[in-house]
Amino acid sequence: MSKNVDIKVKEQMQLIRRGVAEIIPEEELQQKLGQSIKEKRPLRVKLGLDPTAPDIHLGHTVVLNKLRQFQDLGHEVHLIIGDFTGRIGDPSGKSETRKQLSEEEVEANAATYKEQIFKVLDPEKTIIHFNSEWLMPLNLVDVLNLAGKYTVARMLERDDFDKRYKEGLPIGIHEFMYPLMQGYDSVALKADVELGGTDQKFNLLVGRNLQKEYGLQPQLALTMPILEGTDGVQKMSKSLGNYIGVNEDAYEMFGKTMSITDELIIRYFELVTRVEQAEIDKMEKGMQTGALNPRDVKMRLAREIITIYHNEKEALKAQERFLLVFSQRDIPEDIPEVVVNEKEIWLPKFLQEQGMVDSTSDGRRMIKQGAVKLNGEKCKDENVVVEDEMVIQVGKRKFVKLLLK
RNA sequence: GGAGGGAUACCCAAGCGGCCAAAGGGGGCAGACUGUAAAUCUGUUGGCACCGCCUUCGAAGGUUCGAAUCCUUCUCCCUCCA
Repeated sequence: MSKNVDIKVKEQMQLIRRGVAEIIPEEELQQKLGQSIKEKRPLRVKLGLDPTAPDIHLGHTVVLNKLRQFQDLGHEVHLIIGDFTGRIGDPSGKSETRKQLSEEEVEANAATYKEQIFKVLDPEKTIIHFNSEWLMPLNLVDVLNLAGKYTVARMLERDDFDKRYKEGLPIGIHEFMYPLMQGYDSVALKADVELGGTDQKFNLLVGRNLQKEYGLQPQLALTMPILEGTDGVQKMSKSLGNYIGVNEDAYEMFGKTMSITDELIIRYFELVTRVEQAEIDKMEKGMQTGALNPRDVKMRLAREIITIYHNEKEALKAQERFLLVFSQRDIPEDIPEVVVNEKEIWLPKFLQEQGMVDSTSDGRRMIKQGAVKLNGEKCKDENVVVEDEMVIQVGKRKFVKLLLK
């Protein structure tokens, strides 16, 4: 019997370990898993969400995918929408106390979250909470009590605080409250495991410590690497514009995936797809020896991603279009059509009106640089006589077809 | 409460009376190349029917033939002392 349990624990551990940055402490996860199997009690796995940024991109899915794995292994996922903690915002130095979101806004954001998150997670095994539920009722005595469980010295262990403190940069007192409140979430929830990016390590450990303080079984912290964005250097984020959103259309996803640097291919496979590890290893070797073309591997990656958020058919369609436009430099079939009245048009203005360039100045620049093509022929003139069904192209990926009226 | 430093284009950051639509870097865009919207190299990066004009250097005034640069007031940020 117990041998059986051991095997199951080993299997689960192996799956869970994939791609993770750290499990603190790892032995404890084994124990918890064993306990869970024996008692047939699913583990309570927690993830906190910031209610102000409901646009999910692949960076967020790194953690979501891991949660999904837990679900597939029979565990329970508890999402916490930080409608209360969102007022402070995770300390970043610049953050000020934010305005509290209205109930409607929170609801609306939560709805958007659900819609996107359930593309990865299993709704049957997901429980959603709002942390205002237990944080709002706390009075000042409770808060002082909570604050009393931690010391300034321990707070300053956090990289971000430590750095700012040493550099003489300001740290708001309220910023100290953020990790405490997030930790209190774990207390309220009796979480067994909390997930987060590596940047969350400190907060996750605060939760663990607080649980001990409150006489609970401490959660363990599981951190996932932070995914680099399409620029290959900085972390994926909406504000940096280097993201691939889960709601984007298939073609856009394909293109953006193809634009990541080759060095990142394997990492993406591991963190944002469900392709098996053995398969990934094979691809990695293949590219090293030159047996596989990184381009083809990257195309596979793009298809895998699209298949998760759309479907396989869309993935293949996107690939076809990509090959047509970029490899064969051909003009795709389905491009927007525009009706024009005049025979002669002034290109810079026209392109600007079509949103293909930012301004007429930009349009002139594009023409000068040879970025504008008419029916596939480079055009260096600003004034052109147009024909029916003429295709105007700016750069590699913006097309428009003219219909003469 | 006192002393000082700063605010420049998408971001970082030079400039400190004319040669400044403003160096340099990052990012973006484009071209070439290619096995890819990878990498690399090159160009470009306020607007305007544009060899000229208009608007931009925290805000408002002022000095000057001429101001991002000098003066005044204001707003915001930071540092040190108390």
